[in-house]
Amino acid sequence: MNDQERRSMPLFGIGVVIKLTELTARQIRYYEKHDLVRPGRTSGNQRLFSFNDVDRLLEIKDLLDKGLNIAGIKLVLSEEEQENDGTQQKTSITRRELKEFLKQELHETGRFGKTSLRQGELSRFFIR
Amino acid sequence: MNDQERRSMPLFGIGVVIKLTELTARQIRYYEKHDLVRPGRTSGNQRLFSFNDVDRLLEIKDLLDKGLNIAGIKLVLSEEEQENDGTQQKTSITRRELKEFLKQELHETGRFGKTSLRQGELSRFFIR
DNA sequence: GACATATGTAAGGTATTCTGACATCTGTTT
DNA sequence: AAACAGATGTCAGAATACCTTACATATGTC
Repeated sequence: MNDQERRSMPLFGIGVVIKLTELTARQIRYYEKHDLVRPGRTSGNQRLFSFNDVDRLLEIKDLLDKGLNIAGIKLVLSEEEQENDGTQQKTSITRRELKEFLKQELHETGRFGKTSLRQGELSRFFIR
Repeated sequence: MNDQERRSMPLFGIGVVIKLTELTARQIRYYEKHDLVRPGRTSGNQRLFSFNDVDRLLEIKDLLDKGLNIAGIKLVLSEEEQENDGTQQKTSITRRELKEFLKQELHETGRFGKTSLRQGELSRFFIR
């Protein structure tokens, strides 16, 4: 079992995740519906979140605070996934287009650009 | 939050712990009753296990395989806690007394002495 | 055989989570 | 202003998970 597998092991119930992230169950499920996170499930259909999932939720929360909407967050997250691939291929949307989009979508403009936290909030906390 | 705090955060439901340790719910609760683990609880009284708890359960499982009974395991675990204290004081039971006891208590004698795994099974896996 | 230890299993109850629907709030568009 | 879309709150009913207690069983000990 490698690092990536560890990080994506379904371990946490939604109750714990709510406490860890300070998001509501409603929010978490909403983000899942919009495909921002993909928690696993127990055999009885209860959600089980991995470190990666919690990290994502924390990042989502941060981007929300920065004023992004779901569409913008989805783009940012997918961008990051591309980056993490290592495959330095042309992404489906260019960085310029993304910035353009974000600028347009931002409710509060101006205080963007200083992305203080990136990925790994929780797992970096535990898995070092 | 330091390492020890991380390791003792109540995070896992019993369902996950059952899968991680391959112990039954009955066993886990029995060990708790005999004070070998002390999981936290949700506000609604559901058990929540920490990395430390899971580590302990894995060690308990290992000691069981080695033929120890609950009493013996309790002694071993309390011995280890003493060691981990760092405080090099005379423990309530001496190492010699413990060995004596274990020798007596062991169902299967002979193949003891080579404690292959110590503490940290799970948390070492995650928290490195 | 009587007993203690360790675990299985079942029952009845509580807690947690699930989905779906409707309500609300806040910007955006017309 | 009214209508609209996005995001979240809230509620209801159902399903899943977990709790404790009690009784059953297997195995080794006296």
